[in-house]
Amino acid sequence: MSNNDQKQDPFHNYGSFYYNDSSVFPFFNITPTQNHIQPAAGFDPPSNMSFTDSLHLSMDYNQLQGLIQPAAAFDMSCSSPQVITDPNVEEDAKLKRFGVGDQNPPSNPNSSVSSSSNEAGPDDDSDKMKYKHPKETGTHEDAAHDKSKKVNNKAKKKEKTPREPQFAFLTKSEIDHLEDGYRWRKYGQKAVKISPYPRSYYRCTSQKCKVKKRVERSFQDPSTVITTYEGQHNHHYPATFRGNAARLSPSLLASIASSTPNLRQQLLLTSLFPHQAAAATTSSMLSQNNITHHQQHQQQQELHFPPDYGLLKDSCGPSFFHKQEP
DNA sequence: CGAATTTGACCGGCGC
DNA sequence: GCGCCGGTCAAATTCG
Repeated sequence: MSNNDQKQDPFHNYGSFYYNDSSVFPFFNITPTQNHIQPAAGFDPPSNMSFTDSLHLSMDYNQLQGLIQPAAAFDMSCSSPQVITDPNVEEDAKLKRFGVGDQNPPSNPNSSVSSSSNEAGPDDDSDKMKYKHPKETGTHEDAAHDKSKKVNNKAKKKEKTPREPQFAFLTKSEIDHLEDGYRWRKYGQKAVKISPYPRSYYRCTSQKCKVKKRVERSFQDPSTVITTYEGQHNHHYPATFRGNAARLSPSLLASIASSTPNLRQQLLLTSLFPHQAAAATTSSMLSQNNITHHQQHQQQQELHFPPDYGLLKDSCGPSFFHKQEP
């Protein structure tokens, strides 16, 4: 690969990753008004099992990541997932397959959830201004001092903390910053060379949580938003997310509880993330239940899909890819 | 008025 | 060493 190629390659910073070119990443757009999903056809809404009892699932982002990753290996895709392991081949392949603006895949093994408390509440804002601390000083001299301090800090930082694992997701959306249940503080925006669309930088606002994400629009497919997560949350979802999860309909929860594990994961994702999850998830679910296309169509009518559902479905949805640590 | 975002400046890495 | 580029900082500005 030539240097020039590498320069143009938005992925060149990263090592190998798994790339599933058609599965849906179902994480985003938690829209309280749209989570009234009916149980999918083919499921017997049954019962008396509570959501939490039956699934043992907390509405935790990290755990959802655990769901998502195996999901890529399931039947969520229209075509077979690709596993690209040779960094050189991979980089070429990435550009050839789709020239998205930039990806920083990442990964995220299960993190240990620090607190057993369920109540993350409206996320602790206690650290809100943690990036402002140098500002405490006011004079120009101090400012100069701060500057040198900054340099020193950077020098310290230079002790190469290995880059956090990253995940990158493609999501069809007109909204750049997709809701994912966490609270983010934007700390920068940059024009990137290969794309006409700016890249935005966010940090998780939760205390001690070092998770970052970058958001940008694909220059090849402007309807696609590329979201790259870096690091692992060390806390639970803020209340907004939990509240949303809690509004799942009882019948749906029952359906989820009664389904097979794979199906359960997909149902859950569909329920929690109706916008993006719906397309591939239900498509996959339905195929598992030998439901015809006609029935699928009917099923779609029953679900409250977003207007662009058809687009999502036709294109097999946004892509999901998972990068492994080098 | 505090919180969140914007935006220009700065920094380090990298290629030449 | 220089210039380019992506990532981050932090003062200024906007928002609720």
